[in-house]
Amino acid sequence: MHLFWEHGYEATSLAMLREAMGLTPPQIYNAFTDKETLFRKALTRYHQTEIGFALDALSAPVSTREAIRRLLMGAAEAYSRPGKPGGCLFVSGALAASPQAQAIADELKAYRKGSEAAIAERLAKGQAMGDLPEGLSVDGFAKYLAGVMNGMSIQARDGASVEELRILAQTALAALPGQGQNQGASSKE
Amino acid sequence: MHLFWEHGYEATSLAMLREAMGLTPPQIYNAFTDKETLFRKALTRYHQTEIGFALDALSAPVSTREAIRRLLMGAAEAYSRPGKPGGCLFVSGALAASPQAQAIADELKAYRKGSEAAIAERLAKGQAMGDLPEGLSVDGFAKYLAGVMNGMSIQARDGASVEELRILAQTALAALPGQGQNQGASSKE
DNA sequence: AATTTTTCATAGCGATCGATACGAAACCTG
DNA sequence: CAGGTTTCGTATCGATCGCTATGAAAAATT
Repeated sequence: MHLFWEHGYEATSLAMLREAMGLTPPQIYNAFTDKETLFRKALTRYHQTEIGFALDALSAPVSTREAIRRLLMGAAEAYSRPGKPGGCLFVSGALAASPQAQAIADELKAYRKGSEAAIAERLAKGQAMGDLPEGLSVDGFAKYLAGVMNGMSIQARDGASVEELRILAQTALAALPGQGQNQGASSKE
Repeated sequence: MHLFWEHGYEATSLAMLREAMGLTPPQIYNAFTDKETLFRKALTRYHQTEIGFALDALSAPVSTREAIRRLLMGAAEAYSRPGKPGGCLFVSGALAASPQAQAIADELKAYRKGSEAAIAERLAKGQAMGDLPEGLSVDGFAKYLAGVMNGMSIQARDGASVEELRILAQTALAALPGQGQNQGASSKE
């Protein structure tokens, strides 16, 4: 999982996986069928072990604003964990791919779209509860938040620290409707 | 350039380049030395022809807020041009790479860092002119804006339309300090 | 026009890709 | 302990990678 996370699907060779797992090629293929299946297993494992913060944040019994804050702050941490590759596997795994790996790229795209849909769902709930203005476009704002998280993933990959990502998240939160004054990116935090 | 933009550096094979350019292998190597040099030529061409909006926006004699607005709106257009691959080559070109292509990944990272630095420079100028509060962290806000643009690049790659990207940009602008009320993501736009 | 020089496309180089055939070692059964 | 079966590591498969040597066609010079 770490190798796919770091180098992406195609750039991770079986030789690297073999060495990392300490397995012989037939053992790998007996256990995982082929490289594509192994990658999909890594995806589900990543989803379960590394980004639980997202589901936690979106399902917590807190205000919509607090839920979004937890979502972005969780991303800041998850994307810059020490000892882990920077960013999000769903972004780094196969943003660009050869025609042969189009299926993998599409699957990762589906994961990203799923995240955005989950955000939109939470926003719609918040709007129904009166946390958000009625005039707000839930889908548009979800696309903004998903975009910010994707951007954080790239910033993390470029070496941004958890503090820098937190400031970025805090800045992004200032775009939330109903904010009287900007709170993010202050040098006094 | 389009091939590298679409598939990334490593996933673009010489066979694809050969067919697209209508050249034989020796012609390619006579003209561009090797694949890496060809990619770097594509990078500089991309920089000159596709993302002039950024330099235009940052150097225009307008308010800081207007400059940032032009920057994000320019990105919305540039990342979703019809007939062009979605997103930004500097992001898609080699976000994840094999160890052999680390030099390419580092070069793209340098381009991204350069963009962020250019934004920070413009923000610092704006702060000196009184456009931005003194307490604002220029670097932190630049990281936010660069992150939003990177996120827009991924959203574009996932099929976001220019309108959706404009709404995203408008939403991101609401995080600008000194904004009384949120203007973005309204369903009435 | 004959000959030399240059240009250039084909064919193939070594290396590596993902994936597997095959022989040896280990293990259970008689 | 012998025989039969399973397990498993090595060695290698065909395909493709980036790249280049070589022979034929074209151009330039006598």
